[in-house]
Amino acid sequence: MDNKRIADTFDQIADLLEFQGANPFRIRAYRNGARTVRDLTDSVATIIADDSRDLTEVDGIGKDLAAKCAELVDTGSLEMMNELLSEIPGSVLDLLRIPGLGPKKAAVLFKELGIQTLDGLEEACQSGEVAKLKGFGKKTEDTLLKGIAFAATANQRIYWSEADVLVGRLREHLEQTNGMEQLEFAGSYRRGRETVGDLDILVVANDSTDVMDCLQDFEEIADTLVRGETKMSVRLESGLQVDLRVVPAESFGAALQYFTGSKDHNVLVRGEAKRQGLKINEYGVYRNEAGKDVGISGADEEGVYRALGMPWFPPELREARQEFRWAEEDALPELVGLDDIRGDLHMHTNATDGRGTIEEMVTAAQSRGLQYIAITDHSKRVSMARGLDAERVLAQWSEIDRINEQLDGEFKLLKGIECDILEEGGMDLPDKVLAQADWVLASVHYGQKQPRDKITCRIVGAIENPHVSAIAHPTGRLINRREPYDVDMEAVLQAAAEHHTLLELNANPARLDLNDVHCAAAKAKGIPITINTDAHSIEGLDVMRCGIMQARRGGLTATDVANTMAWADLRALLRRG
DNA sequence: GCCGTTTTCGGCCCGACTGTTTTCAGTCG
Repeated sequence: MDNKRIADTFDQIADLLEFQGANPFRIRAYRNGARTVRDLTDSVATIIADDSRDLTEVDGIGKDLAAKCAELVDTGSLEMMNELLSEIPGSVLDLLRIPGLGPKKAAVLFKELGIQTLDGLEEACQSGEVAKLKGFGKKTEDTLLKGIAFAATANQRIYWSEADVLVGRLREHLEQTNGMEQLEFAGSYRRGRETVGDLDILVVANDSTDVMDCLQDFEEIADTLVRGETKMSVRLESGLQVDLRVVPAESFGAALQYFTGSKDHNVLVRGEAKRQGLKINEYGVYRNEAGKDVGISGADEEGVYRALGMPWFPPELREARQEFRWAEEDALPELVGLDDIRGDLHMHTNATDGRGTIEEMVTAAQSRGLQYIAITDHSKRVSMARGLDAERVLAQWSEIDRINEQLDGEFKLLKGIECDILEEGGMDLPDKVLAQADWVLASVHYGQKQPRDKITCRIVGAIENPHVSAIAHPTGRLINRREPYDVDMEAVLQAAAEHHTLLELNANPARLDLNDVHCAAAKAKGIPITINTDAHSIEGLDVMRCGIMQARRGGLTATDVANTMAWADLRALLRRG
């Protein structure tokens, strides 16, 4: 039972309790517990097995949740969950995916009409049964019918990189508005989450009507969900929701802080404000003087945090993980930036499944300000990509030697390989070949579904191989498409730390592998991370910024990232092992 | 259900918008 499954279980319990109308703070405790467990760098099972440690020392996990964790680890299930499911069929939770239908109304539908599924609800709406219920009306019925169609189609979060393209288009469109003074995109996009569920736009403008009309004119709008004085929500044809808020200039910073989130971060910020006798909302920070709220901050975000005695937090850190503790200790990390990156150590050419030649990749890398790159085509096991056997890779390396001679010495082209870790363990190329490389990535492409012990053993085996520089995309997940391998990451991290093998943060927006939590765990163990693009074309080099974002979310500084170093220093680091 | 420099009870963030209401509950972020 890994942390993710424990967290998912707590989230489901929260959903079911919400449906039952339980104490909202009890529900929040389960949601907090879920998030805490999901973000934990150590596995719950490990902490439980360690007599010197106690789960209740983790913030947000009390006696009760600790016992439930233990039950889940021991038995694989939870008595409480079974009881809840005997009262409420799990399928009713589908109803909560309908926009505008929350737990209260869903519970009425279940209790009064016995509705358990989206199909059942659709029938009841069409027959007019729903509009007869107290608190429901014709309009609600119409809203539900529209929402059912929406909930039935996959309501997927989009990759951050896709959101980024959309943000560019929306920004360009909205900047045409007359009297637009300030425009910013907040929410999970600003926090650099790997996926984005909706977009939050914040605007200061002379006339909110003009801005809203302008958004209404955006060509990809499918539907306007809400439009009031200061707030508007639309749905794009892609299904993505876009929320717009128009705020006065003196509140812009407070609104930016508020709508950037995360929700959990803000709950803690508000709690702290309250402790200091202050009030904070999206309009500003207020002190109560003689019964009246007096604004003391709001125009800029830094000032809002300063008013509470806090430093400005980089948005990527606002997840209610460790940022407040760091702030207290005056130890907020100075996060790595794109400008810190000097090399890119994972890319493919047209020798295998890439599109560019070696020379084209070199030119593209130079124009992006890089000082070195490694060519890391696939090894022969990846036959679909025409992976290189020993003979071809040695020929490629000779070619690289030749190209290096023509380069001015300012730029270094490295002889690399992305060598497969074979299904039965061991590397796809002999050690005597790997020994001639400057840089060896090891990665799994086949046998991804192997049981935990076996796949962990394969990866740890590669880590122990002295010729292997780093493990590429260590968990193999593809966001929204493929689960990670069932690999024991603690064992991988432990082995990497012991053998001085680096771990990759693959910057491809569909991978972002390692994820933020794993990055933090690697940092805690002193394992250097290498952020690589895995480019299959010259344009592919541009995803580096996605990797940087993920690294920042993991709290990594430039010194935690190996390819911020000059190649000579990085090579020395590799030989340390 | 969690938490505690006001510590074992009593809090726990707060405002906009909508629909079905005649003054507010539900939902959302």
